[in-house]
Parts: sequence; structure tokens; C-alpha cells
Amino acid sequence: MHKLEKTFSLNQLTYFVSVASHLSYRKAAQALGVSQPTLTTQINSLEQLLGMTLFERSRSGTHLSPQGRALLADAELVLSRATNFLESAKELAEGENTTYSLGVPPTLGPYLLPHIFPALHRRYPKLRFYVREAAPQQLYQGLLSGEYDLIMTPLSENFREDGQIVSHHLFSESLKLVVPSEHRLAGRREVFARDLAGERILTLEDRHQLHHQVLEVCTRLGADVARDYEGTSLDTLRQMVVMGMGSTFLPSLYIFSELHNPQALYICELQDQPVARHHVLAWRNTSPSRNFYRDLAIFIRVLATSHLSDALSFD
Amino acid sequence: MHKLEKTFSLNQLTYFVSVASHLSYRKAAQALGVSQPTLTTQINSLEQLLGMTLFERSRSGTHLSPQGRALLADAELVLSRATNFLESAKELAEGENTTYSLGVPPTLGPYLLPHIFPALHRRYPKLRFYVREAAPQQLYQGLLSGEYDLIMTPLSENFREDGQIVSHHLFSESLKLVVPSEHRLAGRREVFARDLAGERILTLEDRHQLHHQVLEVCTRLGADVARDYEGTSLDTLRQMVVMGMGSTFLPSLYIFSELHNPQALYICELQDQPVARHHVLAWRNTSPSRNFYRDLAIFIRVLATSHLSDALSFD
DNA sequence: TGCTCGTGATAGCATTAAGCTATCAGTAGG
DNA sequence: CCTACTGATAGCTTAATGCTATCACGAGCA
Repeated sequence: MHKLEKTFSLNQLTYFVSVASHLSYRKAAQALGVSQPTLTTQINSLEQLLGMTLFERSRSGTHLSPQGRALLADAELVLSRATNFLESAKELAEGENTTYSLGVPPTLGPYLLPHIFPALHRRYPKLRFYVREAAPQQLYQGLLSGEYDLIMTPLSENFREDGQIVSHHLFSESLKLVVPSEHRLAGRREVFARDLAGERILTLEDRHQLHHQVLEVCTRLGADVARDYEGTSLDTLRQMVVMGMGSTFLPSLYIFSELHNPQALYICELQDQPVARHHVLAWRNTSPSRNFYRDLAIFIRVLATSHLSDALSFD
Repeated sequence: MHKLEKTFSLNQLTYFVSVASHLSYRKAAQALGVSQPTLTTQINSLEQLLGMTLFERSRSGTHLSPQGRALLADAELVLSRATNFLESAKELAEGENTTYSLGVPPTLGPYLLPHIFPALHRRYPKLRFYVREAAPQQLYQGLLSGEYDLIMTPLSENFREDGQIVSHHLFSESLKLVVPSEHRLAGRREVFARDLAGERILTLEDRHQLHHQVLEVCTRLGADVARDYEGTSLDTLRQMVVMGMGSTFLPSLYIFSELHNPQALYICELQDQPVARHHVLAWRNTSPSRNFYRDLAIFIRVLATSHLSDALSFD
């Protein structure tokens, strides 16, 4: 923590450095575009503040004092850092070369971002994301607290667009039924909701939003959710199905990304009661970059439409 | 060369950092001991200067903008350099821990400074010298130009204490006649000026002040100065005498320092016309440290009196 | 010796910057 | 609906910064 006290100004340092390099108040004043008395008074006050003489004045010229010589390097360092600061600011101000903190759910990020980041980078070459994964509940809290600038999250009853938060719909993603290839439903041309009655359904740990959604669907359809074994990731969930521990629902983007050639699995949708999650990009409506975020959401939706229409829908 | 333009103040950076760490204007204001409106206006003007929004304000709190987050580290760097600068200044101001630029002639420095630096260091523990060797003529010019803070130099007709330069007498150093041990004068209890008539006298190159002094003495006494071989240092001069190329005059401090047990040489003084050089410490009378320099000169004289009275005189 | 030129210091004023107090306006939560 | 909290704004005071004009001193030259 920096404390506040009476201190020197950056201009005073600039004057110090300039007089030191010209070894003349008048020449330095001319080079700086200020008057010579200004230099005299400013350097006097700097000297008083520092408690030492920086320059040795005489009618026939000006020399650095030994102390001034020692401080010169430090003064130049301060000024170079200040210049540095201004340059960073300039660069940040004139382009979208900012790093935005983006929160994504672990069941979406790894299967979506690789598909859209390359095109995003081409569109906004200087744009960078600091991506962090968390469950949607944490994403929402983190967005409120300022931890994230943006979150990508599935809609749920916990998510409220309450005046503080603005969200933009990106796409809808169906959750597909995944059964082992030796399962009684495997190969069926059409599977209906009633076929799941009594079925053993595997899902993720309950910190994931997917857990709650699958639980709600199963309760509605009369299927049993296996609480004794819960997956820690979509990959482990898939392995559990392969090993015959039950069936599950997997997001279509995961299937599209990871299961190009699923040998031991049969994948289908419920014809009469499709299950889907609806993903949005959300941000605080107080955010200074909100206009950019809106453009970004629109652009991501366009990218998804053109690259991922096999896996997603855009109602 | 740093150019001058409208820029931010260090206080503004301090405010920025403080608001960023408290995430609240009011709390930051309290911590800084200023009013909240001050922070508002200062940060607004900083934002305007940088052309970007640093904070996202809302009625329910304050967050860093992505740009602000990126600039925060740079701002802290500037402040830490500034603190650094003030600390250096404080350290320089409260002690004599400054590095002074000291010019000495090559025929004196190496044979005097090792005798006085240890005691000088005990007396002024934080004092440092940046010692450079040059011929007295260059020393004098360098003192005028500000290259040296102090010079140690033998008096000569070129040296003028002309209102700009103040000098303080340190000690007088005799120049002793040095002849090879097989020389006709070797072993003589008393040697007089007239004994040198026609003698071949070796000396240093003419960029050394010693050259001119020996030349003057020899002309007066009727000795021949050997211009064909001139030494580049007192050590080579001594070797030339050992090899029988002639005789020479060597400063007594050199003899005291380097020739504890001269086997091949005989050393004596001219009884009736002793030759000496008179060393002073000199500085510009405009120098802010001139009082310290005077103390220093007195102290060096005291040191020489107590440690080097065998080789020097103090008239 | 006296003149001129060049140095930094000083005085007095004008302008700008930075700070304060008091108040406003909007949101959150009881 | 009220209370408490946020940052923003208005209006004023004071401190800091810079300017012009002038001074005082020294160096160099005639």
C-alpha cells in the first residue's frame, strides 16, 4: 500500500534531467519550451524537498553536484517507467488488445473455444482472453464480483438478468442420450421419453449445472439417477457408459468435438422430448466495454452458425 | 532526451492504485486521507488523459476495467521507482555517502592513497571516491569543466587560484636524487648541487608535470636531461637507473612506498638546493560541498602528518 | 578600465490544478 | 417505503506552476 505525502512532480524530474544534460538552465529551458525562471524555481523546490543541492551554479556555467550525479540515474528510471506507462496506455486505448477475463463452464469451454478462437483471433488480432473454468453458479457470482468480465453460461433458474447483468443468447445445445452399444435401445431408429422409464442414468458431480439438469429430466421421465457413481468430467462419464455402468446424457458439442467415431456407444435424441441447454454470453451492464461485448456475442453466434450448425441450433 | 507534454501526476497514479486495491472510492479516500470527490475528479482526469476507462462504476461497487487491470502493474512500477528515487535521495542527504570524483596525478596517487584511504574510510564510513589519474594540466581543466569534484595536484605556474578555484595545501614532497649503486656519487655522505654538472638525468615523458620540474632543475644546475629515453612511469624510471642509463629524481613518497630496500640504487638529497613539489587539494569555490572539502583537506593533512612524516614535510 | 554578453536568481502577477464541503442521484436491502 | 450505501457534481479556496521583467554577478574583450 502506497501512502500519500508531499512529493515531487514528474515535471520536476524532467527539468532535473534536462538541466543535467545541458548543463545550462537557459539551454534546458529552451529545449523544454519553458522559461528559465521556471526551471530555477522548480529545481529549487525539488532540491528543498530532497534536502540536498543537485546543481552547482556559477556565473560561468552549471555542474551536477556529486549527489545530483548519483540521483540522475534514478530520476531517469522514474521517467522511463512513466513513459512506459503512457505507452502501455496508448496501446490499450487505440486497439482491442486488451485481455478480458472470460469464465466458462467445464462442460462447454473445452469443446467450444477451440472451434471459435482461431476465427475470433483473425477478426480481433490483438484481443486476448484469460479463460477460467468454473461451474455456472460460480461464474455468475464471479461476474457480479468483478472476477470475470464476461461469462459463457447455460441458462438456468439461478441465472437472472436483473438489471445488473446483460446476456445475449449464443446458441442452444441438445443433450443426447448415450447408451452402451450392447444396450437394449442401441440401434433403435427412434427413442422416446417413455423408453427411459427405470433406466439407470449416470451424471456428473452435483457441482456441475449438468447434474441438476439431468436430474430434473430423469425425475420427469421416471428414470433413475445413479448417485453412487458420479463422473468428474464428461470424459470419465463416457468411460463409465462404455464400461456398462449405465446410460447418460452428453452435450452435443462434446460429442461433436470428441466422439468422431464412437465404437462402443450408441447416441440418439429423444424424439418427443428433446433435452437442450441454452448458452448465453453475459456481462455487467455497467461495464465500459459493453458495446464491444455485444459485438463479440453477435460474432460468436455467427461463427457458431457457420462452423457448428451440425451440433447446435439457434432458435 | 525527454520531451515535455501534459502528463499525469504521481498522485493520480497513487489514487488509481489505491482505488484498485480497495475497489471503493470512499474506502480508498479514507485510506489516503483525502476526500472522495478528489478521487473522483482525479481519476476522471487520468482516464480522460489516457483515453480509456479505468474503473467500472456502479451504485453497488467499483470494479477494474480490463484496461485498468492491465495498466495497474505499470502504474505500480512507476510508483515503486518514484519511492526508490526518494529513498536514494534520503540516503544521500543524511550522510556523506556520496561518491566524489577525485583526480590525482599518476606520480602521486598510487603512492599516497593506499596510505590514507583506510583511515579516511574509518573517519567517513559512507564516503566513496571515484579516482581517476591524469596529468596536472588535465586535472586542472577537468576541475573547471566539472569532470572532477576534487583534484590533488602539485603546484606549478599553470595552477592559478583565480577566484573560481580554491586550494588547500596538503604537504610538500622532496624529489630525491637517485643514482646507480656503482655511480661516483653513490655512498657520498653529502651531495651538492654542483656535483650534478654534466650528469645524465633521466625523467618521465613530457605529459607529466614531473618532467617539466626536473627539466627546470637540471637546466638550473647544469645537468643534461636525457631526452632520448623517457620513462612512462616511476617504476620504469627506476628500472632505467638500475640498468645504468643515468640518474634521476624520484618523489619521496614513491621511494617511501615502493623502495623499502633499494639494493642497486643510492638515494640522497641535494644538501644545498633541495628540490620539492607542493601538493594541494583543490575544488571549485562554487561547489556545494566546499565546506566538506575543506574538512577533508585538513583531515588528509593530519593523516599525512601522523603516518607519512618520514617522507613529507608540512611547511 | 569599461563595455558587452552570458549566467542564474528574484519579484510580482496570471493561470491552472488540486483540494475541500455540501449536496445530489441512483441502487440495494431490510 | 425507508435507510444506507455507492460515486458524481457544484462551487469555492488554496496551492502550485508558469510567465515577463528585471537584477546581480562574472568572463572576455577592447
